[in-house]
Amino acid sequence: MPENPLALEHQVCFALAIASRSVIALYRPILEPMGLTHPQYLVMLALWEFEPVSVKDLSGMLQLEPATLSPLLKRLESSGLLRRDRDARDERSLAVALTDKGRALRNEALKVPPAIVAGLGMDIDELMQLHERLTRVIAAAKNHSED
Amino acid sequence: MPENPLALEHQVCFALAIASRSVIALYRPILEPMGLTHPQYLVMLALWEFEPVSVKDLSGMLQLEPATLSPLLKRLESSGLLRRDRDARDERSLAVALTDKGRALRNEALKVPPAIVAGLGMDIDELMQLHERLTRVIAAAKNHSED
DNA sequence: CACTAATCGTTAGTGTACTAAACATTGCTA
DNA sequence: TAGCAATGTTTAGTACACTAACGATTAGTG
Repeated sequence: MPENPLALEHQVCFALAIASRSVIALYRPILEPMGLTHPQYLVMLALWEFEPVSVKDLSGMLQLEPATLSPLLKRLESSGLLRRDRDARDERSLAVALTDKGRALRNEALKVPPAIVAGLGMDIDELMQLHERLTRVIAAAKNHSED
Repeated sequence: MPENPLALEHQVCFALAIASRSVIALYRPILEPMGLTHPQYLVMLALWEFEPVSVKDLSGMLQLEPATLSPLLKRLESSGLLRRDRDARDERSLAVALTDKGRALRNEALKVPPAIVAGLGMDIDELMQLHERLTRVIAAAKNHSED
């Protein structure tokens, strides 16, 4: 163990924060021509896979507060990528669905993951191992945050 | 490889973003009684180790834009934890230094890392391996963002 | 020595991200 | 069936985080 437990270089939270920001920074120039920010891209990934979904379900999938999603979805709506309609059977709930333009954008998005992997220049193997370890931390953080 | 390259669950950037937010969320209730947010905590770590430092040096250490640090440092100053004085030899530069109150807070902070490790309930070994992999992604993202 | 270029920090503007509180709708129950 | 708790969404307020543009200081050059 290091002599200084508060050494910046040894903090996992510091490495996590910088890794997250650094990788998202790689996405920026690729997503920008598509008119998307990174959180908006994640929302679109969820919609391409599971559309239509409620705000509550999106909140669960993306681990984002509804209060964060609400303005984000409005921006995507005003970009013409999705529609926000009230669920007829439960007017409390909002059904978020893609427009044709939103569906069409998926073809552009197919180029994104290869571009990122090439930009990182890392082995797929190593990325998968990182993904596995991240999944484990996420689970650990979730389990113990309910005490 | 997965059949759907845009599957949300397989995106490393998604796991990174959630892991970062989840772990930071663990810090929140621990840092809140100390009057710190997580980014402010990282700044304090840097100061406890390297004080006094300029905004530019902090920006390099924490990989944050000066424009992000500027208001953050002002908040820490108004909390009475640090001082912001112009460097006498180069009036462009700002010397960020701790106050006695800021130095004293380090004793409180010593309790933070053990509390987090206990909260996560993970092996130190696994955390160190994660740290190593994160360091490698950070390096990869940095190297290839200069093209 | 004057003038230009580079450096450093701040401000302005957009977009997350959180907590807390407000609002509306639904469904249960007395 | 009238009222009330539960559910789902939005708003308000604070704090990052980024890009671009600005102002002040310093350094370099003809």
